[in-house]
Amino acid sequence: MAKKPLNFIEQKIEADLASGKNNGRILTRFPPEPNGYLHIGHAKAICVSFGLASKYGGITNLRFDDTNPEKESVEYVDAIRRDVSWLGFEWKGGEYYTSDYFGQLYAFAQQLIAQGQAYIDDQSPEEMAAQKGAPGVSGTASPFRDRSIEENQRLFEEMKEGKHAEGTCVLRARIDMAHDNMLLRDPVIYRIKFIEHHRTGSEWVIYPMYDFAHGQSDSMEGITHSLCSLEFENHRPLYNWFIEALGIFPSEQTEFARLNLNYTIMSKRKLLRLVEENAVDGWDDPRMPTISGLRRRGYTPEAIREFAERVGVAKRNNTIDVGLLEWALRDDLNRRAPRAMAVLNPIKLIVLNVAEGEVEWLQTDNNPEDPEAGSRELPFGRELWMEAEDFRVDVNKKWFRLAPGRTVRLKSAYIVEYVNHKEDENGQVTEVHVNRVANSKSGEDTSGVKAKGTLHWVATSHAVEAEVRLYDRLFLSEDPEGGEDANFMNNLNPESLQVLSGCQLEPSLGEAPVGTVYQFTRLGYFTVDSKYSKPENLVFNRAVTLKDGWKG
RNA sequence: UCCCCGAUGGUGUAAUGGUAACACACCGGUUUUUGGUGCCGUUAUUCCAGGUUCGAGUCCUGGUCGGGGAACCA
Repeated sequence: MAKKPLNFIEQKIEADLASGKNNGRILTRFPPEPNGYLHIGHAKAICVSFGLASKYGGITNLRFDDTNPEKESVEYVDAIRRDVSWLGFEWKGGEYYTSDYFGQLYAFAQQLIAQGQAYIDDQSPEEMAAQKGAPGVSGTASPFRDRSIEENQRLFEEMKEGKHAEGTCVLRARIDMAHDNMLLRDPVIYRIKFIEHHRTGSEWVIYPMYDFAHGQSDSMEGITHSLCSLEFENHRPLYNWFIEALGIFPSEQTEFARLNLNYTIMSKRKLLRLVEENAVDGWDDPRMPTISGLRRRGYTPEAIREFAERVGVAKRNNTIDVGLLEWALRDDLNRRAPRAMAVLNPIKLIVLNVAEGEVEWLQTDNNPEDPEAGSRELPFGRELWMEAEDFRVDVNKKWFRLAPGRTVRLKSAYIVEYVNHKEDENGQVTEVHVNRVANSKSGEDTSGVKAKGTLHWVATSHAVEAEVRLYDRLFLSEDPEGGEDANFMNNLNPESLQVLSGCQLEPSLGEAPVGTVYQFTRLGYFTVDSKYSKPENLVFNRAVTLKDGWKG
């Protein structure tokens, strides 16, 4: 048995386990800021943090990193909880909020002040920026850097009590104004904001910055492996500095490359703009890369997890082909999705030698890939719907479908041969007339007639009408965020949504429940739209097409 | 200009000093009552230059290219 290769984080965890670090305890966390909806990039991070913990017998905390009340809300908290849990993960370590630690974080700040490692700076952001220096050029000290501990204690207390106006002063860590890493040049760790927090209300008017909250939160929870994306590499020295200065449990941060997908944007800010400017139908628009959008589109948690697995974990920047995501969905659904017949662009197919009014119920497999899936019955009769593109007048030898002189099999029914067809005044074919070949019934065919093509069909007498929405990629270019803060809004694919009405479905689809994804034979995978579908007005979304090997 | 990180087929990911492999994509064949699926096969890879070594994708030195880094954002 070949051992599956380990990624670099797994190797590190195994080394930690081998050395007895933390007594073999593994605790990770997933720490989203509740300021937007989770997307496929987060899905990878979720799979990594939850997946690794569970692989090594550990558990995971869900922590809402809510230190900036300006952009956060309970709507986002709820959506995040729903999405993580839909993906199939449980936060067995518990659910936490950084805001629950505001008291402790305040005490940590007091400790730093008492140790002479933090001070109140009364300067403007501009003044402070000017003193930062530049890469390669060391900064200069703030005139307030050497305030007495007592004065700092008094001022910090006053900040907390709301005695200072927003923007008039901040608390800074006292580290090194000449450090090579700009983040260690006395970073701001507390600022004043007279803003209601979605959880703490108006209890606090000072809020810790990310760098002063994250590591300590990890530490307080006893997180052993704090996994995050590459952009936080520069923050690790600060993360460690605070832990050391405070003398608290040393959680350890490890960074890995975040997911990038071509033809997709992943920035929450930009996704928010799509929503706000109504370029899409909300965060859960089926074209959005959000978890909720993918769910509404027909993606399964299994497919997303498999995708995350295939993408791997490493430190180099990457751009994954969206095709891999689609492959993961097809791979999952091919095995599991019940098959159904649906005609999206219907024209009539009349079987001349079948009596009018005659209805025959034919048996068909629910899923040829899965014998356990059983079978169902399809009504067959003289008048059927067929796909307009399955008939052509002028064809070559590579055409397997219906055409003058051609013979095809109707899936799970009979072989039929062309007789004639009708066109309207524009030359559009409206009806195709065929004859059924004797003794050609599916499963008991003794006719000896061979048909190259197999078509899907629906009996007009029992058909259920529906609207079907076809989706294509939201953006035209492979890299919509392209280099600069590009004009991704000008890069939208005008044909990303195509709405088809009057589609004709087999009767069983009339009761299709939300959440079940079907394979429409020969077309792709479709699911009931959870937002707009009504029993009297069915709406289906296409999740992904079938792979099309025909290069006619 | 300074600091940090990275570089392996088209795209990702492995190989932990010893035959460069796996997946997806592509192309071809085969099977098939879905032009789907399955099965078989082809194509194609170590950024550059030195060095260490019996042996380097891997270690060392230098370079090149790419990413990140200055917020009272996370």
